[in-house]
Amino acid sequence: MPQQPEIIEFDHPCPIRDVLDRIGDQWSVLILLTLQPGTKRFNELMREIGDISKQMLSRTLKHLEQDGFITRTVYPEVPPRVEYDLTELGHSFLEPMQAMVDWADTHHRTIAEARRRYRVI
Amino acid sequence: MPQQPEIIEFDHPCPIRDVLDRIGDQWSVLILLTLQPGTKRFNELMREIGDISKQMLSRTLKHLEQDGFITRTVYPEVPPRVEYDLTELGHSFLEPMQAMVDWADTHHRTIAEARRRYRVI
DNA sequence: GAGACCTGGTCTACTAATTAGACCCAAGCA
DNA sequence: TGCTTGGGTCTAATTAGTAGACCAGGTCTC
Repeated sequence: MPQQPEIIEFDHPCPIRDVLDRIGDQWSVLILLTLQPGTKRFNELMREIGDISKQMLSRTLKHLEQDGFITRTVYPEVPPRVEYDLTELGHSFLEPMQAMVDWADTHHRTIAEARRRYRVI
Repeated sequence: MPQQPEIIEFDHPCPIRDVLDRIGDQWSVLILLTLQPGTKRFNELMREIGDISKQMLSRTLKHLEQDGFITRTVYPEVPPRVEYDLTELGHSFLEPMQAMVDWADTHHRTIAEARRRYRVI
């Protein structure tokens, strides 16, 4: 039995939930951040992210394409070449995301310390 | 066999990954957003979020507490009362997060449309 | 008294999501 | 001939998440 096309319906009444349900998974944001500097191929993404499985990368890329965050371009060569790129929407998403990244950069020390303290108690 | 205290080690070399690994799950951000207006009790959070299981709520709250995003206050009454609150760190996190929420608000229409278009192709 | 009820969880048994790794395709190279 | 290469898909095994039963121990009703 071949795999279904797997189109998932997302229509949470709350728009933040609707977006968060898709983008708020383990990998989406990470992939978008990895694509920020520019075009990447499938295996480049695999290598740079490091601990994602092929299936999840493939599936998440498909979702991101479906939602209009990235484009997927296939070059009919052998071996095949497939390039992923941020769309304008994808880039615009990374603007507020950058604020989060900066926040993480600033506060990860505080968080790490909180974790350590919690362990001690 | 009683449940272990479950202290998870998080020390990804990349600080963004380190923070994202914890905060970037299904529920953390949602819980923090729900706590934004002020103190909430366990069952209030359950009701407001709606589709989270007790176990995940309990576990995620524990993680957020461990990382210093929220405080947990137990009042020794019967029936018990437990209140959750954002810390200063939690509030500071919601500042960049607010930019994301605004972004989602602005763009969810575009995304919904992209999904629909993808289905048609 | 004997129950029933309250909250904030935990425990267990089941189900859904994720992973690792084998496998596929066809051109080019040794 | 047969190995390599890139971008995946498929299957089996592991892991994460869910629903719902259960617990504690004061208070309220019968």
